[in-house]
Amino acid sequence: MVSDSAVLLDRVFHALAHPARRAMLRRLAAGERNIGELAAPFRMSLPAASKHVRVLERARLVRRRVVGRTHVCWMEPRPLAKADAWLENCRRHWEAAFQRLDTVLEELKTRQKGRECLET
Amino acid sequence: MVSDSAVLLDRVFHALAHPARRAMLRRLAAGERNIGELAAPFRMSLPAASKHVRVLERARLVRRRVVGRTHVCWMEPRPLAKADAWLENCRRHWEAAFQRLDTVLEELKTRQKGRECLET
DNA sequence: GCGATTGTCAACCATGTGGTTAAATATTTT
DNA sequence: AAAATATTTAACCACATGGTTGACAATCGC
Repeated sequence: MVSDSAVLLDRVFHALAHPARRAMLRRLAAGERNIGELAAPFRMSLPAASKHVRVLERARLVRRRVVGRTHVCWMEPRPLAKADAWLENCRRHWEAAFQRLDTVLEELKTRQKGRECLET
Repeated sequence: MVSDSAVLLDRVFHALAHPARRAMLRRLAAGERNIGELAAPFRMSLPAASKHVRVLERARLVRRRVVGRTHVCWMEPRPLAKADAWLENCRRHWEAAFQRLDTVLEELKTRQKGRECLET
C-alpha cells in the first residue's frame, strides 16, 4: 500500500503537534524514562500522560518495556527521519521553483535593458 | 512570550498531520494555485478544501491574495524551517545520548577483557 | 444586466482529542 | 497479609476536526 507510509506520517506529525508530547520526546531523547517521570514536569494526571505516551507509540516514536510495576519508555528515532525527509523534500521543491522564478525575472530584466538600448 | 514559538510549532505540525494538507503544500511548493485547483485532486467539496487552506494559513505555511474572484495561494517556507530545526535538534540529542551509551558499553567490554586476563 | 464561476459563511453531523475522576490491576515493600 | 506504588481502564465532559449541504457575495464573460 502506498498510503501505509502516509498514515505513519499522519501519526508522527500529529504526535508532534502537542507541546507536552514534544517535551516528553525531548526528554526521552536524553535517555529512558518511565510514565511517572514523563508526567512529572506537567500539571497533568497520570492517565493523561499515559494517553500522550500512547499517541507517541502509535507514531512509533516511542516504545516501552514493562519492568516490574514500572513501564520504561525509550525513543525510536526512525520515524523522525521520515518526517524530516518529507520536510526537506518539500523545501527542496520550493527552492527549485524559486530558482526558476528568479531565472525568469532575471531574463525579463535583461530583455527590458535591451529595449531601453533600442529606445535611446 | 516563550510559548509563542511553541504555538506556531503546534500549528505547523498539526497542519502537516493530514494527507490532503501535505499534498496541497507540495503542490504549492511547485508554484501558486487557487483554491479550486488545490481542491481538484481530492474527492472533497470546495468548503472542505477552503478549511484545509485556512489551517495551512494559521500555521503561516501558506498565504493568499485575492485576484478578482479567485484566491491565489502560495507557500511560505519559513515555518517549515522551524519544524525542521526542532526535529534536527531532537535527533541530535538522541544521537548524543546514543553515543554516550555506546561509550559506556565499550568501557564495560574492555573492563570485562581485563578481568578475563586476570582470570587466566 | 444575466448567467456562470469562484469562493466564503453558516449550520449541522459524526468522530476525535485532551482532560478529569474513580476503580481495577499488578507489583513491591513492610 | 496488608499497605503503598505505578500504571491502565472505564466513564464522562467540553471542545476541536473534518466533512457535508444550502445560501450568499463578488466578479467575469457575453
